[in-house]
Amino acid sequence: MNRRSSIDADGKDLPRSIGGRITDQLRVEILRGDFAPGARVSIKVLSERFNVSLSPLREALTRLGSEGLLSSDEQRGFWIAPVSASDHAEVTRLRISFERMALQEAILKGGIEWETRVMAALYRMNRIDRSIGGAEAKEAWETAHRTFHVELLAACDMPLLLQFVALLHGLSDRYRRIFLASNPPDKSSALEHERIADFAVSRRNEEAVDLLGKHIERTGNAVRKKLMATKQTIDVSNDK
Amino acid sequence: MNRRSSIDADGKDLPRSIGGRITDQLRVEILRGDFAPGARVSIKVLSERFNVSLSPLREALTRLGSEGLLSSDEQRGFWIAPVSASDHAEVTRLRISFERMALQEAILKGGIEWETRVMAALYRMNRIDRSIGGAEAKEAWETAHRTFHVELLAACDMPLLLQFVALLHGLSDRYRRIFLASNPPDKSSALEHERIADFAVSRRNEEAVDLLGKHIERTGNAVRKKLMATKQTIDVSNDK
DNA sequence: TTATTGCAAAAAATCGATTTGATAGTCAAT
DNA sequence: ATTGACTATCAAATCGATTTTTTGCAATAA
Repeated sequence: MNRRSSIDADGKDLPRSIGGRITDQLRVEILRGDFAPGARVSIKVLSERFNVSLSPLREALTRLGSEGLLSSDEQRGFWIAPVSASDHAEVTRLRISFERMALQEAILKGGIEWETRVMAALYRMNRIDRSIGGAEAKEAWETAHRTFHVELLAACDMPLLLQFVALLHGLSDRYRRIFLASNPPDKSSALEHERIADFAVSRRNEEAVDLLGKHIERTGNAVRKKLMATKQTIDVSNDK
Repeated sequence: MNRRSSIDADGKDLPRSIGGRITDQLRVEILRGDFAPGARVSIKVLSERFNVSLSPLREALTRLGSEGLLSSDEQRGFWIAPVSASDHAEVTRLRISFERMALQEAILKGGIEWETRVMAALYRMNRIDRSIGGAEAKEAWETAHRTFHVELLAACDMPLLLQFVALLHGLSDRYRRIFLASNPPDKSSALEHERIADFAVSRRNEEAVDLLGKHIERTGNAVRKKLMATKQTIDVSNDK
């Protein structure tokens, strides 16, 4: 084991190549809502900003394109993926279907190890109060929240499904962060997380799965309301 | 409309950039089974073979990586995605779930346009006898087969879901072509295609969806049998 | 005015060279 | 013989320059 990668808390290798680092960095920024949907992404501008050459940058953009965070046309470059009510509806619907399937499996296959990690992730997330504190508290909560959802499904032992779930989760998060940014933290959401975790570890499959579905749907509806309201005012620029 | 791209029969733009062309070319070759699962992919060798430089080639490999056709580690390059019984099982299971959902929707939303295209694709596929003729007849059937499955679900109006379905279909096809290459064309499969199409256009939702599921499962089982048998002999090289 | 063509500027895509990192093989020390 | 450090070699990753394509603008014709 003479890999020179830095290792994070979970023991997973962190990307060390420029391409990998930039991919991660840009992903965070897009999900955070730093770029307007539909906005052109200039390769040269970014390469100057990050002080890297075109090749690793193009690779990063290609990857983010595959994740649905960017759109692209050949010879015409990349732009931030547009937002739309129909896209959001599909993301939400697929999340419900996929995550239900994954949770069902995770409950069947998970053991004490899994239970422990779920409860740990739940605790960590609840420990962070994102209503006080600045941007970094917010980021910390986002990370903990993502980790909770990941750990909840991790035991399902279906790597492809988890990959799809992660991708959809990213897309979904972007909508939530864009349109619910101004809203206060959601109390009932916190409660739902607790109950989902409880149902899951006590193997009450149906209740866990149903509540997870409801949880996704409820958040989705809140976003949809805002999205519809916003749509009237600022119609999102959509090149295509 | 001063796009200089060539246009195919369906009016869609074909990729003209080197990166795009190479991506498509390599995808075909991998799905066709030209490379052994687990085989190292040398960037330099490929760049010499295609007479292109590293940049567009790396981009192509990155894309195919996102599609699950290649695996990669940073600083250690790319290799053809390994095959395994568990991976194949997951692909099959997800295909059943996703394609059922898509077909259900397509039947609800599709109109005469859709019906026509489905029946047309069915006809074209049946018109090709892949038991006679050489490799190009085989390729033609593969294309027609893929087109049939695409048209069948196209009306569902869920672009993300269709993207996932296409990805899984690619992975699934690879298994079929690797492990069922020696088998004679499957008679009952042809019959199933007919019946699925009939059920679909006559809006017999449940029957159509169930049969599609069975169709995928049956083909999957045939592959699984071969895969298990082969596993004993040639244990697949798996770097990781 | 509206449409069309030609041209210059800008941006995307690609190239070939260079740098950085991984790996296998050798040799010395235990 | 086995381990560990060192080095030569090979491959991946990155760079900066060059080529190709798109795009915005202006001039001209309908």
